[in-house]
Amino acid sequence: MVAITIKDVAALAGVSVATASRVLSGNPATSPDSRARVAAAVTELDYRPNAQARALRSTRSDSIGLLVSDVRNPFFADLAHTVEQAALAAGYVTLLGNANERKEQQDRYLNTLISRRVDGIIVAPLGDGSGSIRSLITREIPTVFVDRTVDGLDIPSVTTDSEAGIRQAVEHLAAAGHTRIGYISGPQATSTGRDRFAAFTRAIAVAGLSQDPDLVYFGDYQAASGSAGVHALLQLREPPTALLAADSLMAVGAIAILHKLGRRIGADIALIAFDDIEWFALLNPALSVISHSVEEMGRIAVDMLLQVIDGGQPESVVLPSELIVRASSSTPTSPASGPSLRTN
Amino acid sequence: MVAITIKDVAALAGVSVATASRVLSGNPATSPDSRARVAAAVTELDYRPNAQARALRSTRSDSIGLLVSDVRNPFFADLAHTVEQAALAAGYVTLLGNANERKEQQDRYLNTLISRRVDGIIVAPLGDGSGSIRSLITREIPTVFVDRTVDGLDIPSVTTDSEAGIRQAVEHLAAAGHTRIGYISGPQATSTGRDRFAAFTRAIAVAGLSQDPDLVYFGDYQAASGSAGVHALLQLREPPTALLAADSLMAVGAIAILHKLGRRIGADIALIAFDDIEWFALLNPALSVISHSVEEMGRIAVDMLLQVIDGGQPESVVLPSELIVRASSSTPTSPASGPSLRTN
DNA sequence: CGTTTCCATGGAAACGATTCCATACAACAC
DNA sequence: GTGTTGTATGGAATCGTTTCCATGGAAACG
Repeated sequence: MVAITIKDVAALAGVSVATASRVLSGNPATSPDSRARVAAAVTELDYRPNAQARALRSTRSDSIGLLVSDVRNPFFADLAHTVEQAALAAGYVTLLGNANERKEQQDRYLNTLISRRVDGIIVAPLGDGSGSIRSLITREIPTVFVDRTVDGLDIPSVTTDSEAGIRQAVEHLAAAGHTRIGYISGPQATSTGRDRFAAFTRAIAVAGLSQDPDLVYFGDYQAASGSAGVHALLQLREPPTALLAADSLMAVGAIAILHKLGRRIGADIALIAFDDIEWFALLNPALSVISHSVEEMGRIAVDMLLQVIDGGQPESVVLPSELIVRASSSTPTSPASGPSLRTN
Repeated sequence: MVAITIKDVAALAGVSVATASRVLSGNPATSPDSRARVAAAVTELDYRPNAQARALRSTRSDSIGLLVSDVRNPFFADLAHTVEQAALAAGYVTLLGNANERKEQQDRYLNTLISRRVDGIIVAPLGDGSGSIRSLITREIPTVFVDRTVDGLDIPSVTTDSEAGIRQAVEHLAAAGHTRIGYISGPQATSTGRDRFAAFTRAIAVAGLSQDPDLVYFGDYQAASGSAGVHALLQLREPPTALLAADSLMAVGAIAILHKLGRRIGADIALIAFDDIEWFALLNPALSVISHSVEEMGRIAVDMLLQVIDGGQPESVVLPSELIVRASSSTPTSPASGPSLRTN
């Protein structure tokens, strides 16, 4: 691996490294002659500037960190794609980290990102403001929270207003005659887990539905806990007639076990999931969901991060959520219809 | 953003930067006294070594690049997760890039990765050995191909033997009485697109099925092209009675349009997809698939890359594929059964 | 023609770490 | 007491850039 440096380029072009550097960085104080000779030398040698050295000198790394819980979650995969593409368009590369919903992995990754001197960090945070999150603040590292927040920290964020979507979902189920809705909650260590749970609690109170605490199962946003939740809820003396899962993976787990148990979704039991995933509409019956726009979230997050990097102080953004009714939430009285035509 | 350097640590600890550096890198030539004082200074100042500077001096960046076509493809999301976790365990962070199945984006990203001096690159390549792929070779940058290869390049790879799975799928469909199988192919610019197509061609010849060229539609591994493929194939004078999609996303597109057209999968038309995705088993009817292990592929790729970085020359690995029969491939004569119990 | 302005240029100092090399000192053997 | 190890230490060079500063020559001005 022969290293070709700017020295080689300068030598071949017959100019000093200073001039070569100026040409390479587009500094106008260069003669057309030098420009041409340097350009020729660059292609001749297939020279690639060393980004490390450049970063060291200029204290910009042209990279951002993206820390999510798990890219295998379609929601975060979409987010990762959008963020990566938007960042690339702005000249940044993206370092991807999976925290796997574990605080110590999050801290470990944040430390790595700090060490790498990324120019900014987009993170779907976990836990409270302790650990490495605090370092981000004391070091004034440009940071944007996405999807989730951390209480008491003054960091701009892009989140979803779960309240509206969840209220619509509960009202929809209540209107269909359901009185006992089982809720498969996200972890309370995440703001989304807490917010959605709170929204659900308020919604069933307003709708006058059963507030039996046994109807709530606390999962971890992974598929397996969705299955476990269904298992637990169906064993109640008075099992729920409808289910609301706080994210798509737990909904997948729920569907899997319901299939296995022979319970017909949309007929024997209603199911609504938070997060819309393209193929949820392909299920039979098509899954009713609370939808919010991941792409928008990702784009806005990058926008905001760029602003913070530029010294700005963008306002936090809250995106709406809305219920999309498909077949899986059909009423206990009215049987399941065919696949919905609504494909969104 | 006050920058704390090793100088500050050394000053506070009352030692030279050389000694501080030695302590930090675990060099044994240090006294217990210095060790203690440096350690105290590090925590006191919350010092984080600058990875850029370290990389510049040591010519190792402790980072690898992972370039896939699209993380939104569950196959690549799984791969990204596995690779990222395996790399992290080995002390590397992962730079993620999406080439979006476009050569120029692949080249652009490869250039960036070269400039960043990543220690190695794992890539699901696209196209031939032209463009920036060639630079990888001339610069002897440790590289491993994953899922796909590029003809004529001496780069170790981890791929899947599509042949077996596809043969099984075709035989399975032939045994059920299908004679006209529609094939939704991947792009011929990818080795998997070519290999799977070739395997399909051989398999239908061996099985004595129709080799009508109109039964092949060339897609691009994206959902939309799956829909387009189904659309085209169903308009044939003699439409196929079974479909084989060369990846999961095109299968999703196919399912979407089949739903819309009211064709019952597993009854009116059979469908098998290449790539197994967790929730394919949750569809109704559950999707028959040609399965191969992404996790294994990712782990092996990282293993091999670490070997190459260490100067080794690992042998390429070919992983098996196998048909998993569920309900979507039921015969035209025997109607669809319920959801398969096989959940893998 | 002399003086000022402008601009391209090269030398050299940074950036923050690692590491070679020389030194100083203690410990040991003779 | 001298000589030989050995060990902890600090100074300084180095990695590949960018950028400040000084310089030299051409152009423009009186």
